[in-house]
Amino acid sequence: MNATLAAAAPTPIRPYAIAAASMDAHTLATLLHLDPDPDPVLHQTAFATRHVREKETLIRAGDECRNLYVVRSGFFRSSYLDRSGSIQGLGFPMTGDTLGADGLATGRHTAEAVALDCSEVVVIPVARLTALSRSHAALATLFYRLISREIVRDQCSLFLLGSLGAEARVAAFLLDLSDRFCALGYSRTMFNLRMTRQDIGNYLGLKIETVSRILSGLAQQGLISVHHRAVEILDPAALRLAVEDAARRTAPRAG
Amino acid sequence: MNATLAAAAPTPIRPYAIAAASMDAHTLATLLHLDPDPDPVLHQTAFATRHVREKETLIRAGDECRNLYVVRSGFFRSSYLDRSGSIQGLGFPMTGDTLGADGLATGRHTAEAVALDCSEVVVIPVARLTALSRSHAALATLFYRLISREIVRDQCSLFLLGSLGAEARVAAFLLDLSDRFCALGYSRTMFNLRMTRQDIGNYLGLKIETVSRILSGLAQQGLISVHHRAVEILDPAALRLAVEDAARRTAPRAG
DNA sequence: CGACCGTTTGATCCTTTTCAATCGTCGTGG
DNA sequence: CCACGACGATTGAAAAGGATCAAACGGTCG
Repeated sequence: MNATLAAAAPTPIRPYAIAAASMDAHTLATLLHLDPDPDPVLHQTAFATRHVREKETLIRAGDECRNLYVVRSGFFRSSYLDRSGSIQGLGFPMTGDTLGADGLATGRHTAEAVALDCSEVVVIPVARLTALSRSHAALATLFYRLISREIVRDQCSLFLLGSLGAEARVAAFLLDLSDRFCALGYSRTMFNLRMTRQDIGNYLGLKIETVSRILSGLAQQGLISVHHRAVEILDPAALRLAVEDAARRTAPRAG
Repeated sequence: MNATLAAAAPTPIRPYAIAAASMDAHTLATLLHLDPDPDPVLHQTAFATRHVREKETLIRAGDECRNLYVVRSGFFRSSYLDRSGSIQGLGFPMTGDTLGADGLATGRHTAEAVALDCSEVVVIPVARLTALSRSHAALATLFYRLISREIVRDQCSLFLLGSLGAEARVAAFLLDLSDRFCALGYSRTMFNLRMTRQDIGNYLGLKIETVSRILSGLAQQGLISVHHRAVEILDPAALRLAVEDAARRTAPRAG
């Protein structure tokens, strides 16, 4: 049990010791999993990086949009804030994900971003966004993809909330985390949740008790194992099946 | 009964008499409600337009992303298609809205767009997107805003689905339509729904019966009047209150 | 050790879905 | 011109799924 916990913690594997004060565009493209253009200018273009402490708010809703950020390391929680003060979780950006792209539309951010873990981000000033787009086509393409990716991510979340039941949402959430951790070189099957049950509930449109119950339920079915924030995925195929079955049963189908 | 309809029907010519075969960037910026940059180059840069017949699919999920589109006139339904065939409504783009921005991320569209009405769109080839960003900063800014707006829109929908009950979702949906019609110069209080109850349900994550029941309920409360697809908003303040009350009661609050 | 915070679990209530039947409208063909 | 059939919309009753209220548990930190 304790050994599990120790092994499951993903972050400590890569300390931020080597964190540079800046990052060139080529490395940035790699970080974003966007095939880096061979254009040598990408190596010459550098962006500053910034550290964000745990629980620190990097982007506040209503703030003027000065920068975009790409997560270099760490873990964030992104939320939409209604004028009435209601909150809706939007996602949990981690290494390679983008923050702040919502602010370009009006010049002010509508979503906030809070670090759930000691993190580091690459800072892309909006002014440089247009300036660099002008000077280097490869960078313009990079930026467009980076922003568009946010749309795809949100649309996928919309599918979760609109078409799936509670159990399927939680299952899909775990599988998504699993994939993303794996893509970063961590274990696909064992990891620690960085967010509270409340955060998960805000994101999935479920109450905290429901999240807890469903996690327990999945564990009882033998699909996962949960102890507090340590999760192990025991039967990924069955989890995937749970999501797809729910989609087939409850979601409206095309045709 | 309707002079507009009567006049449009017998004319086999293009219903939009003034419709040009192309549109300059300055006019496009105005269409998008983005303050047009005074840069004279915007007047010299033109984009082709294209007609889309009713029920025609402009963008198919999986298609290669060659163009972005800005709706010049008409009405669309945009949907996300899961691999398993499940469908999730994403929105109902109309004049001034953008289509296809999801495709920039990977080069393939993940969402489809179907015209619910005879429509016309401005075509922005992806190749020109980067080329023009390179030559004109004003256009780059325009494009970034245009794409970012899609993110804001989706995040707002996420709030609807994740935080509001069925009645509030329908109320918010009606108010949104009302605002958008008003912004286009149509009546804020009386309009025809172009989409079926099924389309509304797909978008709001509700079953068709629920949508119907809630519309009837709102009508019985005297907030709206519904007959088939003709909607009249009788008490916008009460509708708005219904949304905000629901947000306060059911949605998790910040703090 | 004790208090606090996040989590789990149980019982009950409320909302939404499901299943089923009916209605109304529009378009088609007799 | 009317009858018919198809499709979309409405309405009702029963069932399922989450939410709510309430209580207890388990780690963590002072």
